Amino acid sequence: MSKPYAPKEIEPKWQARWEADGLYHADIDESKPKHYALTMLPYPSGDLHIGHWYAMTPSDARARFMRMKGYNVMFPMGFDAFGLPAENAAIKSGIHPMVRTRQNIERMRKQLRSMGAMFDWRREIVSCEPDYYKWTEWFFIQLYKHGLAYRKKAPVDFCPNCNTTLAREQVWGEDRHCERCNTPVIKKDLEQWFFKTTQYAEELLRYDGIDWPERVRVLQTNWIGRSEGASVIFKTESGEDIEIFTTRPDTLWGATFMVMSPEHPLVESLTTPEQREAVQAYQLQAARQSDIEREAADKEKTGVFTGGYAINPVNGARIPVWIADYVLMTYGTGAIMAVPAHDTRDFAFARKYNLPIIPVIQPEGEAPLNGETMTEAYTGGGVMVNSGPFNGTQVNDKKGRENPGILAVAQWLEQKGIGKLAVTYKLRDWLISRQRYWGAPIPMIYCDKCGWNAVPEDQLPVLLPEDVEWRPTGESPLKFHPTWKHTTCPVCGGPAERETDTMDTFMCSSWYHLGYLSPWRKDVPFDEREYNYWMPVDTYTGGIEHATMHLIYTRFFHKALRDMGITQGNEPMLQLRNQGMVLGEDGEKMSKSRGNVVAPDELVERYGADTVRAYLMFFARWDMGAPWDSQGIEGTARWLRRVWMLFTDENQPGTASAETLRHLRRKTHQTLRKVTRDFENFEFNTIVSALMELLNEMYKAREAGAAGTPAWSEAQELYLKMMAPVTPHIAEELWSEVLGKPYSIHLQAWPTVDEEAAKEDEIIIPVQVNGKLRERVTLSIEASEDDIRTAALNAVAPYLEGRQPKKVIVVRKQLVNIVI
RNA sequence: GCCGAAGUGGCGGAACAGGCAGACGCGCACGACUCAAAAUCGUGUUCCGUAAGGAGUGAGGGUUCGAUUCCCUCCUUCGGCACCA
Repeated sequence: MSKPYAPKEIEPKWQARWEADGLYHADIDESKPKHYALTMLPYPSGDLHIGHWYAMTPSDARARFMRMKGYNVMFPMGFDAFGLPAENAAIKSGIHPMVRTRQNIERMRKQLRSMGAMFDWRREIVSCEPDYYKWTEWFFIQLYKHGLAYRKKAPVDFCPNCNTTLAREQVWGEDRHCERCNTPVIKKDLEQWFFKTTQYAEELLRYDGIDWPERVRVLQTNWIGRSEGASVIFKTESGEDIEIFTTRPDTLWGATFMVMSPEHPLVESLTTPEQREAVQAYQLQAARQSDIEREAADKEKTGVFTGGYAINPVNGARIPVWIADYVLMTYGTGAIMAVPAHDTRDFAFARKYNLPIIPVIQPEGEAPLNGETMTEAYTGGGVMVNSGPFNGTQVNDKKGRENPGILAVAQWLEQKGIGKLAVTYKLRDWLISRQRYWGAPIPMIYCDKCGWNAVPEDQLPVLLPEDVEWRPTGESPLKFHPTWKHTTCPVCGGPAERETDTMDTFMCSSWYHLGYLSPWRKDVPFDEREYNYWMPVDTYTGGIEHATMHLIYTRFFHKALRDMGITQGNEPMLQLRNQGMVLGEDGEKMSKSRGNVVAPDELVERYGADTVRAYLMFFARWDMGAPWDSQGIEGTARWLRRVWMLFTDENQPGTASAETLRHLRRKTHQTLRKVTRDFENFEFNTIVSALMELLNEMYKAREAGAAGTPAWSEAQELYLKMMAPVTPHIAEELWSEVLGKPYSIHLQAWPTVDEEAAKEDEIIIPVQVNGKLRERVTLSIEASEDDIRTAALNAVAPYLEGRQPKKVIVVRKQLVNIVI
């Protein structure tokens, strides 16, 4: 009897050995192609979740595979350690977030080590440590110096529970709630710091040279929300400019009124004394309404006439200017021309307030549109009418300059100097100020005389004070600290105050992939040589939930740094792959309150890390995820026990037939071919099932006396190499200890497929009659198409009942279909 | 409303290029070993039917000798956006 499989003994043993030997250290080696494998770093909540395992262990397996393929692989790990939960916990417990965070990190490091992943811990970064956030501040200053960071007063989303502002991306759902705590957000007018993400909107829409999932690209594209049209200058009667944006300049002649957002700065001067009261009442009402109420799409349109008029620049028409809350100050210019005949919203508004409707696009082959009798706006293409010089111009359904009508009008507007082709984006600048303590300080100083100035770089980092008092309201202790904010102006030396807001934690994660390059360098954000060797990231893995947050920010950041000469290339991450989510056994999202959380530590304790790793790769398509199945893991546990037994049993050398051995070699190399391809494609579930199949074949081959033969040894060796990335510990134990091969299996090269061995020498051809499977014929691989045809016809003769086949289709060496 | 993804046995899933649907595993059933259980091993397991046979990849239609795969219409579920001018 061999000794039983004991993962609890072998796993810690090998982990310690690998660590001691620095087996996974990634150092520059010009003789090898590099591979930078990166997986999203965790927030140190204190416990590693099964979701972390699901994200990280297949990524680790892939990184290990690449290493065996001959790449010099870097696979680093760190902690995204700033953020609200730690601060909120501090308010409750009184324990400083740094203390708690460091404890949590220590615990999570242990848990991460239990995965047996090939992390190079020398490269670890912790975003809340001054060594790291010094550079987060430094990057802020670079953005500021290049005009990409600016401060402005704006209505911003504020979470009353977290007591801080949020970026637009952090506000979710129809009720516009806080991404973290689900509290509905409110609007506040605050002076805040922003990054000019909009300056990169156009470039962010291009995904040239990167292999990212279509899904992420679509999400980002929709989020950026590009629309092409024209900007046109209308004039008020007193001669002031009202700039509008429209996607339909071809309908300019049908503009019968204008609508401004209630907050539009020109409302004041346009409003006539008679209308002032009504306008102010409406403005007040709009201001009081929450965004939720205001932005409910199905709400009936309301508005108020300002009493003022504007002149339509294309035909001189005098048209009334209204205000209405369906026009948003935050999109376009905050003012629109209203063309009720061809826009659904304008139509509803015009009907309600009895405003004229003038059709200017006539659908071809239909009765002329009549503004008085139309029941809905006509939004399709046709021929321009009532449009002065453009009468007869074709308009189609295309958008922007692809539409001949739009293009012609836009060019004409430009010639006349009253408008031009223009593009507007939904993307807004990134609001990075947070009114909280636990984040990287914004390194800015305000002086009454000199205004805002950056902290001199030689004074970085601006450290968070440690002696702080927690307020139950969540208000930032930085604001109330007796001395911290008082400093001197870097320009005039007079008394000045620090910015007390801290940065959004997405700022920390926008450059962490650079942090890993050389955390030991204290004098530069990253070592240039390391950068030149390792960057860009070759494979990035993580959850889809970051599609419009982290993944946009980090792309923006890289492009901005590129333009400052700090980084090179256009994109930070070449290949992106998203894992799905492991749900609770009840099919719901895992949560403590539901009590459906699966604890990886317990699973490791019970089954060992290799089983957990293998199961996570096997139980679902990685990109889809699935509900957890606590019984299912028994299958992978059984697999590893069977592997263990097969390798540790005393096998009597047998006398297998040549046929048995050929079959074993064939299956071995076919499996290698499949496993190699599946690793390349991130298809982890079929890697494990292919290995299970091969194991079943090996058991059969042993039964038939294959043990002790060269084919058997080859199968064993390849089997362990194929397992090694998936289940690194058992593979090492069987390789180094049981088979006695040279340590370490993780330094072995990935084997190559022996195509000759993988070849089939017999083929089984299914024979269909009228598409229905009737027989199978077995032929030599050498059989010609004629041989196959003849054999097939003979085999199904009874089904033909003497009739002549109409057609016989022979598909390569795969199938025959006989049509009668 | 708009954009996107996904619908295959009791369950997770497989099917490289339009060519044997259900690999692999879970579960279940029966059997072997055992005083018994666990572990292990063996056999079976899409549905209807005793069987021959038939049906079958969300529904309906189309292309094709042949469709889980391609095209059209629709349904359901999930995700994102949402008065975006």
